[in-house]
Amino acid sequence: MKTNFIPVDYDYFDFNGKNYAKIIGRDSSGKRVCVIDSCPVFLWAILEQGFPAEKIKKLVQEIGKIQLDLKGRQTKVEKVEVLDKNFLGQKVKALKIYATNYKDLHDIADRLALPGIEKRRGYDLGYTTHYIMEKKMIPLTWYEIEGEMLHNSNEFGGIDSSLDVDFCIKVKSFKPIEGGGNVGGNLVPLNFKPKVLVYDIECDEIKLGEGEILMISLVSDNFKKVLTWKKSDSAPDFVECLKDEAEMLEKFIEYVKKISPDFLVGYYSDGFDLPYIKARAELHKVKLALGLDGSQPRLTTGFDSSAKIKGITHIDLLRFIRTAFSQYMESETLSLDEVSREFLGDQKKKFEFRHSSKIKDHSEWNSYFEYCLHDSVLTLKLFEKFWQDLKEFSKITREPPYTLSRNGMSSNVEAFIVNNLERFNEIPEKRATYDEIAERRKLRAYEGAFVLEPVPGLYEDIAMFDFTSSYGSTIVTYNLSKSTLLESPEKNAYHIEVDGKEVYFSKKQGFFPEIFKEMIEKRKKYKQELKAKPDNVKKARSNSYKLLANAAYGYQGFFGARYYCREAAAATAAFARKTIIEVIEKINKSDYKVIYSDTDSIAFSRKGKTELEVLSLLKKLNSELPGIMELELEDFFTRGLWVTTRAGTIGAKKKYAMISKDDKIRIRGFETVRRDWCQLARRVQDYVLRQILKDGNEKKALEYVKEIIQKVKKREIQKNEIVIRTQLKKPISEYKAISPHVIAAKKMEERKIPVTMGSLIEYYIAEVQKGKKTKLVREKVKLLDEKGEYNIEYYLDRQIIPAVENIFQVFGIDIKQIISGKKQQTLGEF
DNA sequence: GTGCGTGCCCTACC
DNA sequence: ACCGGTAGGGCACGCAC
Repeated sequence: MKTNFIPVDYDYFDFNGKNYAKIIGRDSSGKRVCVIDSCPVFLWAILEQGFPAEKIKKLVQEIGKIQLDLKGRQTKVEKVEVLDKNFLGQKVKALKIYATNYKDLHDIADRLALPGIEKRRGYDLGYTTHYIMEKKMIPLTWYEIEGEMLHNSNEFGGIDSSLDVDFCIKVKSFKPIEGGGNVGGNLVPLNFKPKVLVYDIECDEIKLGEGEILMISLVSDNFKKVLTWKKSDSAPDFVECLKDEAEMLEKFIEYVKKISPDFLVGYYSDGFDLPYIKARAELHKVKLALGLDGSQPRLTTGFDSSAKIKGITHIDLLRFIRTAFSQYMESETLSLDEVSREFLGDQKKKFEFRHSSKIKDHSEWNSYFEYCLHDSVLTLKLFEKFWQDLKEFSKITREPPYTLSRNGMSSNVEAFIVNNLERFNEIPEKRATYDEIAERRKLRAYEGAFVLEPVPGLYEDIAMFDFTSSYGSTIVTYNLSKSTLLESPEKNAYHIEVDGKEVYFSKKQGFFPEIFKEMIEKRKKYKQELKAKPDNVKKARSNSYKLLANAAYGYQGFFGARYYCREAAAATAAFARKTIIEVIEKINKSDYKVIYSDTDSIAFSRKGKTELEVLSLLKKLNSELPGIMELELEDFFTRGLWVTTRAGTIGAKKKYAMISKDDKIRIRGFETVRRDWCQLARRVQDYVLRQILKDGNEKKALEYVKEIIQKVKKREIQKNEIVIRTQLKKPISEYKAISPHVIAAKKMEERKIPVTMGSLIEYYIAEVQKGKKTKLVREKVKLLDEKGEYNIEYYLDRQIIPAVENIFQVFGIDIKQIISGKKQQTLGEF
């Protein structure tokens, strides 16, 4: 039989000692399909150079005899081939050693410590990755599958009857049909609209499993439910009331089974909702049979706990947003509330939490139900917002959505590389061992980006250039990678000084730079197409390539990477520094004045020059840049402000504010954008910066600051404006320095408010009793609900004045003197 | 006792 | 441990005077 099929969730199983891929997806009519396939299982043994042919023959025979009987499994070497391959760009002879079971490859590799074998590779990819590499069944891509339907057959131990799918098919062959699929004899474009079910729980205790789950909300297309066992007489229709917590859990399982989603989605559900549900289910002896095969979710614990459900892709949306989007977001935390505000213009429902034993009132319960339901509604909307990105990213890297959505960027880069190796006939490099990682981490940091020290001042008519994919283009231009690094100097090679030593890279294109060259080209192509005719798919594609290209540099410097190469990472930074410094000099020589530069951007004064002249300068600079290096115009700005550091006279780096010619304000590094300053100081500074950029002088801004200071002195400031928020980056006990936020965290712990690594600690600085000696800020720390009055001196001297004083200093105004009422030196006013 | 350099810590920039 | 280095700046600590 034939069917259309789109793979979503990848798994595998053993049958009679062999591995089989078990892939769950849909056909074009929306039926749930399980596809069973297999692929050859093998690892590589790279031979020593010049290992004689007759010895190879003997080695092959010897290896062919390897048999293992481990873990109740019999595995043997099935076949050995001698092949010409590449490893790190070098031509090698390698043995392709086929074995019975993927799980035994490690043990077989251990038996290959034989003369003539230099390296063993390809046994540490995991079966799913191995399968996708071999058979190229790319996630979320349409295929036409030909195979044998399993009808209550005994094949594979009766797998088809144990799986809750519409049908199960054993693959003979398949081919991609991205252009469209055969439906009733016609070629039609195939769409995949995944079935998504979102869930969210509410409980009294935050600690996993320690309280009762009061309710579970479930939201899907045209489906909204809150399951609870708390009685509420006038509950809205969406509330379904069960007898007790156990029955509620049973009902939850029932609905998941009934709806049978492709994606079961939560927000922080890896770390909270699913582990909590599992703990409560265990307590009540409810079998949490959510998997399509009736299995329970598999939880991995630890720092990055994750929760896998067989056949249903469980997505913790928080994790995908964190890796793929957080660096481009405005939100200061990744809370559902804040992220929803940024992407949906919606927010969580207001609800004042109390312990459920104190909630008697029906309307309060109903608000609670509404609150819980809305969390799932928001999460569903967010999933829909990010679905195209998840899909395109998954297709491009060939990493299944379950893994992709949890990976850090380096893992996704690595998946992309590994899945592209075959085109280069490359044997995959192994994962670093624990010891290797430890060694790499000990190495001291290499020199990074160039940052130009600005001269403080208010500038007018500014242009800004930046390099497109600066580091990515540098890697490509100078062929920087592990496989192109030369052990000894060569004449015709790229070279640059790193740590006082010259490093050399071959000019013969390596696979790593080649892969990134294609990536940058595709990114460019999709960006142009997107600009010409925008749609979500192009946007997602363009964004995926952008993320990957930007991560290439970090990847090579990341100690856990298969293709880690400190020299390449250091050389990338060095070449990028050299390039930008040369461009800065050229701009200065062309009768412009460079004001500031950081890594890949250059801001300069274009006073007396037209925009057209600037563009022709850009063209000239580009014509002189090496390789694929390219500068583009970021924007024209009417004004820009640079200040000194707090310490005094030198210009502060990474701190500036500009207003573009179409009045868009860009503020970088200032306290305004730092979440560890109180709202009041941030708001005042933001106003001051904006006013100065708009007016070109400080007069209105100064008046405003004076007003605010009066308000502070009169205690007219609201409490929410003086809260200081700082994240706890490690367990409280590990802090050597006891700073204010650590004190606040300790106070919270005393009150049994859960504080863990990553918690955002909120506190304010209060007045202390008269006569009490207090030097340290931490002695004045109070939690928000602690009674007390804010410390006027602290908020003036340590928050507001520091936030604005070096801005006014640019105009020759000493704000401290003005405030204290002493002699005024307002040079700027004359 | 005060002042200042230093290290820890957090969060920004790119 | 889950991409890199560069940088500003608050706070506590400890030494010098």
